[in-house]
Amino acid sequence: MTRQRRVLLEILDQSDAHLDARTLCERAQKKIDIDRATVYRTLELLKQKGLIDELDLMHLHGEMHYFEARTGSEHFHLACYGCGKITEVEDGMFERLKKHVALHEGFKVQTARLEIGGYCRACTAQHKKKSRV
Amino acid sequence: MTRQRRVLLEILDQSDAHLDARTLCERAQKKIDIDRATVYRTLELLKQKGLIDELDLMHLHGEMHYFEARTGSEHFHLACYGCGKITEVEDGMFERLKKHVALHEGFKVQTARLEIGGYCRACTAQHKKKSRV
DNA sequence: GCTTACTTGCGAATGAGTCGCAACTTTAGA
DNA sequence: TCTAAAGTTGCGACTCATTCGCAAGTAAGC
Ligand SMILES: [Mn+2]
Ligand SMILES: [Mn+2]
Ligand SMILES: [Zn+2]
Ligand SMILES: [Zn+2]
Repeated sequence: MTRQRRVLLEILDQSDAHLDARTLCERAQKKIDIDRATVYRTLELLKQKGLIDELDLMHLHGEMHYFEARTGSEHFHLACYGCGKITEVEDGMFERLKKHVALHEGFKVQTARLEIGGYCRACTAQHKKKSRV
Repeated sequence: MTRQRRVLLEILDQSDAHLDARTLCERAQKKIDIDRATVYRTLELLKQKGLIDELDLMHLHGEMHYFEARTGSEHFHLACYGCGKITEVEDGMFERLKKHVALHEGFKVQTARLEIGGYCRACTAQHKKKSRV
């Protein structure tokens, strides 16, 4: 556990948002000297160790992926095409589905990613209002 | 509906595998003159229309995404880190979860992607055998 | 035939992520 | 404490999927 790795994990642990590699790198560089390549290498490492999760989030803001520290509680993500908001949802049904798959398909689950793209409540309401004009 | 678009949709409809943009382009070029850029533009269009789905598949074989025609039956994907195999799973629980989220969160679902990475039955068995040595 | 909107191919550009390598750091043993 | 091997880092060059600008091509309406 080097200084670089500790700082990166710290930032991920403390951030409640979903950070892409570049943003993570920028934040880390405010604290220590660290290179882009090291960030990518470390992210790969932390992922392997099961300490963080990589998210696609429907590539809502470009080509990059996002990262978040793995906490005890499992959740999945809703991405709004309208306002770009990401909502985290914790639902027992997701857990059950994962266990079901593991059992039924004989699949050893390492990571499970449920990502839903669409329109949040606010954006749907706004859209309805507009189309009524 | 131009010739280019028809051919691309045809290939996607007929293929049972998950095609990345480059492969799709190569296959289309065997039938007609078509450019990379047109493929990307058309994929975006077909996605918007809800005719195809874009998959991440844990970026198992590189940086690209994969595409598949949307059929009646909803399914999700298991990606094996060992052998690279992609398994499609159809499970009522997935449908129910989607409906539940739509209702409970007031979210208008456009696309839902459940992707699970881990080890398939065969790879898990092989791994156990190896570690017994 | 002329106007307009849409679509395409081409080549150049973008930008996230990777690689090779030499320098640096840590570890573990003599 | 010294030393050599193993692991990690920064740097710069590179890759390669995807996007963009633009001029030419196509389809449709009048
Ligand atoms: Mn992705
Ligand atoms: Mn599929
Ligand atoms: Zn929204
Ligand atoms: Zn496998």
